[in-house]
Amino acid sequence: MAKDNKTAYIILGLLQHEDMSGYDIKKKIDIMVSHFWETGYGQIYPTLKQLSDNGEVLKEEVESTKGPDKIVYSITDKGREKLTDWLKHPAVNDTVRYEILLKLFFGSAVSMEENMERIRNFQCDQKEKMEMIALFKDNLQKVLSEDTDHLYYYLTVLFGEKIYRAYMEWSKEALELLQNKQKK
Amino acid sequence: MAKDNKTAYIILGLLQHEDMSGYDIKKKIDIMVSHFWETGYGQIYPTLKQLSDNGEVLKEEVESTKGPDKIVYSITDKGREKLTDWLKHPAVNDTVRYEILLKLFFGSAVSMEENMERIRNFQCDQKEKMEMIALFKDNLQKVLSEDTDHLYYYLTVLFGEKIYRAYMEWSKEALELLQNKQKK
DNA sequence: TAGAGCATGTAAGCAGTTACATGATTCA
DNA sequence: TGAATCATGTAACTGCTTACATGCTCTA
Repeated sequence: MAKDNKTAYIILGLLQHEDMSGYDIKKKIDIMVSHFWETGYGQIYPTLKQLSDNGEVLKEEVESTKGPDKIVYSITDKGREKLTDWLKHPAVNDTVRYEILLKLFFGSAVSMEENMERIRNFQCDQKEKMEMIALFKDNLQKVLSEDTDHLYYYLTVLFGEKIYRAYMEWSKEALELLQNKQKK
Repeated sequence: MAKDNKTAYIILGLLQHEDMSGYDIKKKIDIMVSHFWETGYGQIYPTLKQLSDNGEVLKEEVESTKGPDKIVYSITDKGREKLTDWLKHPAVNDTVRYEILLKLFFGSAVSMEENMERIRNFQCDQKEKMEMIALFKDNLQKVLSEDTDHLYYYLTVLFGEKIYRAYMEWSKEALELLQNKQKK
């Protein structure tokens, strides 16, 4: 199977819930899915055009009394079909890429202190993200029973939580290992 | 900063250890770094050419008594400088992308059974990888004191181990959550 | 009135994937 | 003798990132 634009499915999935503009879609992604899939305007707008050309979404210009005019997109039956087709097939290609591990792997070429600093930075960055997701989880738990969607959102949040916890454990142990080595 | 080809750094890092052919490099990557960074010939050979053109590696054709001839590459001082330059700078861009979470996020569009099947597949795939990394860890522990490099390799393996464990925990809990929901 | 946020895009370029192509050699 | 493995590549494509461009509106 050829490569397929995941952003297209994200957009279709979000539009199935409610009509939105490209700008709104970006915000939704940042809040809800950026923990496991990030994307920007440079990907969103061209994809919207493509989906529109294929008749998978409908575009409608909406005059706004508040703020600039918007272009609001809605999903079509063809779009819905495309989305469920994709969902019917098993997921592939979960390639994870950690630049930090790449740098650490070749860590012996620089000082141990530099490697420890790298891990501390990682620890700090991830801790922030972990706190963000914890907030998101709290909000989600309050509305968990309202909608089936929420259950699935919750599963992805749970995943994030586990991963961040693993990051924290690893950072701690890795730093300890290096510290012990340093003393010798 | 513009995008930079990570494969180039992987190649330089591996060549710093020993001279190798493109084919050997691929094998090394598959065994040692593929847990956090995968790549293929289509990326390796063009990158080798590029590194060679820049004088960051030297190429030498070597006649072989066993098997076909090889082209063996070695790192130059310029290459070493490029590698350490990269290592001196903090890591950025650790974008993780899980297609499975994307599909799960929009899971309400298909049946619960399909979502559970997806999670079970994930669980199975990751378990295999987990077992692979456990073997790698055992081998590494035996030679841990021999070389500073091994310590850093070990840290990346430790990372993998933590992550896989998190995957397993999540799979289990996610399936339980869906099962409970199903009963109702 | 100035800056933050709303809103929609385009252009350039590289990274990375997939499929294809070729031929030698080893070994069961 | 035929399959698996060794070994080196190329071509086409596209997803994604980064930077740039524009202009409106709200509010402190």
